[in-house]
Parts: sequence; C-alpha cells; structure tokens
Amino acid sequence: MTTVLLVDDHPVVRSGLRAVIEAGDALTVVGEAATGEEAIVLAGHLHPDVVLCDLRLGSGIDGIRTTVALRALDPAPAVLILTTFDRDAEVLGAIEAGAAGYLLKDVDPEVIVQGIHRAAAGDMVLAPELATRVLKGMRSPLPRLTDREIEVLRHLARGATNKEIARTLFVTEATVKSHLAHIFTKLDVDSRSRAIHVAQETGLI
Amino acid sequence: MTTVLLVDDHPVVRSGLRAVIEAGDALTVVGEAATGEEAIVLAGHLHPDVVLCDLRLGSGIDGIRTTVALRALDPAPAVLILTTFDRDAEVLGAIEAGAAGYLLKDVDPEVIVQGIHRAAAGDMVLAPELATRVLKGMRSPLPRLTDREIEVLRHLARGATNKEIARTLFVTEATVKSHLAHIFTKLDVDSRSRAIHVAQETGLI
DNA sequence: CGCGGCATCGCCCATTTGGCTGATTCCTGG
DNA sequence: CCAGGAATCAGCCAAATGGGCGATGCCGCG
Repeated sequence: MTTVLLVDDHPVVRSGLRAVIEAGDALTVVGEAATGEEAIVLAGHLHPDVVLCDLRLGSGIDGIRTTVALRALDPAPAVLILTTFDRDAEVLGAIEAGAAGYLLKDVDPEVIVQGIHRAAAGDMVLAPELATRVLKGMRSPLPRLTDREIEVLRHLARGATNKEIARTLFVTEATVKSHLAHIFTKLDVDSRSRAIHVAQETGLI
Repeated sequence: MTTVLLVDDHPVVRSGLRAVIEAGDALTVVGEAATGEEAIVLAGHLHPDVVLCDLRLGSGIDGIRTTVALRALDPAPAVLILTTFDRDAEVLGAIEAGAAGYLLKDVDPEVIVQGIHRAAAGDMVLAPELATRVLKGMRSPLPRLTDREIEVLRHLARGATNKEIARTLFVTEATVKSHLAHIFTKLDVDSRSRAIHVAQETGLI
C-alpha cells in the first residue's frame, strides 16, 4: 500500500484529490496539509511514500521551498508537484528542488493516480504539456538577471516610468535606462511592455 | 432535497465539491459538467435547484456567459459562482448576469454548503472578502471597455507595439492610438505599462 | 595585482508613445 | 428620424523611450 500526503491550501481540492486517490485500493491518503510548514511537520511524522503538493500555497512558503524541505527528510518522500498554471521558471525550480515530477491540475484522475504510482516507484513524472517545455528550458536556460535588474523589472511591471523608478531607487534616470537596456538584451526584447510580458511568462517575476 | 449541478473544468475540483456537498444529507449532486456548454444542456434536462459554476472554464465559454444562459432557462436555477481569485473584475459581471452570489474556492466546505442552501432559498451569497469590493465596485463601477478595446488591450499586454497591433487588426496606427487613448482614459492611466498593470490587477484581461 | 562583472552616471539621437483636436461612417435605441 | 456611442482615420507636437557609446568606482576571484 502506497501512502500519500496531500498539500493544498484549498480544502475542496484536498477533498477531491482524496476522493480520486482512494477510489482505487492501492493508494491511501495518510494526511492533509494546508500549508508548506504543516506539510513538512506532518511528513516528518507520517513518512508518506509520496507527497502531492500544490505549487502555490497561499500565504506561507511555496511549493518549491516545501519540496526542498521535504527532500531533506529521512526517509525522503517522492514529491509530486501539482499546479494549475504552467510557468516555466517554476517547473524548472521544482525539478531542481528534487521534485519527482509535475502534473497539471486539470488532468483526469487516473493520470494523477498513475503519476503517484510512478513517483513512488522512483520514476520521473512530467505532464506531456510540460515535458517539451522543460527540455527546451534545459537547452536554453533562463537569462540570469542581477538582483538590481529584478528590482527594476518589478517596478516596470507595476507600470512605473523611468523617472518614477529612478526616484524610488534613489538613482538617476540614466542608471535606470542602463539597467533596462541590460534587461532588454537578456530577455531579447526591445520594449518595456514585452519585457513585462516575457518576465511574467517565464515566471521571472 | 436540494439538487446541485457542478460546473468546473477540473475533474479533481468536481470530485472535491461532490464530496463536501454530499457529506451532509440535505444536498444532492445531480450532475457534473466540465464546460459551460455542457452545463447549459445538463441544466435544461436536470432542472437543478442550484448550479455551482467556476468562473473560469478553460477553453469554452466563461462562467458569466454560462450564467446568462442558465438564468434564461425555465425554471431558472440559482447560479452560485466559484472563483479562485478575489481580484476578479468578472465577479461584478457575474452578479449583473444574474448570479445569486459567489464564493472563493479556498473557503471551508461548510461555507460552500451554507452558500448553496442560501442560494436555493433565494438569498444573495457573497464571500466576505469580496463583499466590500463589490460594494466599492458598485460605487465606482469598473470602466466599461468595448470589445475592440479589450482586444487592443490583450495585444498590449502581450507587448505589442502600436504598429504591430495595427497590422494584426488590419487598421491604421491612428486607430490603434485612438483606442489606446480611450483605454487610458477609462483606466485612468497614462502609459501602456500601467494600463497593462491595472488591467491585470482588476482581472479585465 | 589585474580582470571582469556590477552599479552608477552622462550625452546624443531616432523612434515611439501619449495628448489634443477634429473628421467620417455605421449602427442602435429612443 | 435623430442623438449618441463605436470604430475608423488624420495631423501636430511634446514627452518618454530605446540604442549606442563611453566613463567611473567598487568588489571578488584567480
């Protein structure tokens, strides 16, 4: 019997997962957690074979940090990430963090059940919609922006003008333009709107 | 016995809702639909007392259009909207479309059950997190953008330049600028970046 | 120490954007 | 039928943006 721990901030989703998982008789849900913190504590006590973890967990730590902590346990459970959205950066982050795989929430129940079995067996589980994306991400890794550039990017995404960003960061407009020029080069774009778009698409911000 | 029809594009969420709804014995789920179209057909046959409908339904028609169609049925079911995000401008549209109310997906199961009972009784059901927002929205109603303006806004959010938008929509740049000027006025902004930001914040796109 | 990356700033110039005014056509609701 | 909103286009002008080039100071690393 494979044991599963559910981690999702939505009670309804937990109920649904429990229902589809326990529909067969080879899997049993040994616990539920609403937050990453809770999940880590529970996993330490319950030693589940597989942790099914939402990527976004409301206010607390996110799925990736939770994964890191879970994989540090002994024995370490296989961590299967669930999410609604397919953001590149987070997929890669989850894999790097030691997740056994990645499933989209809108798949059929049996896919989830199969995924849990394969994760328990030590296999890698990737939603087909994401597999190619992940591989592509491996080939052309995301551009590495500096902390300062990320900071500028955030202000950009909030719709700030160069002047406003400069005031906020206590630098001159020239500096902001310089950062922007670097950002544009790294993201391979030529306008702030497109920079915002790419940054959001890839999960950079 | 109050009958309920579930509408959500995620099988897992439907299972979860079914589980929490049928935990008591005053409610029964008479059907499930994965799309708005399916929901309308099923509701016509099943005549549920309440339809529990996700605001976002993947590829097909959205929750609002579904609500409009459902309310046109005879007898018309009470429509209770479920949503994950509280920043949805669409909740206002849902109310206008005749929804009996809306709930956030991350509430406790009993709140959902209570909401269904109250909707079936003809009451208005508002998640407290959203009630104030709705009232605020009533006082200063969200800007009403035309279909064309929304279309331009979407291209804008993808980072397109005026020239690109013009080419895509088969109009001149002057027209695009005209649309943008209207959008800016309605959103009370003065730059494309900020227009994108408020549009995303308010769930306009 | 010297090299490179980072953050900071300056200047110049072409392009894009945004604000303003005004015009035409079409369609819809009273 | 007429008023009004919507979509289409035009021209003008100021401001913001983006690109290119260079410069300085700082810091970590081999």
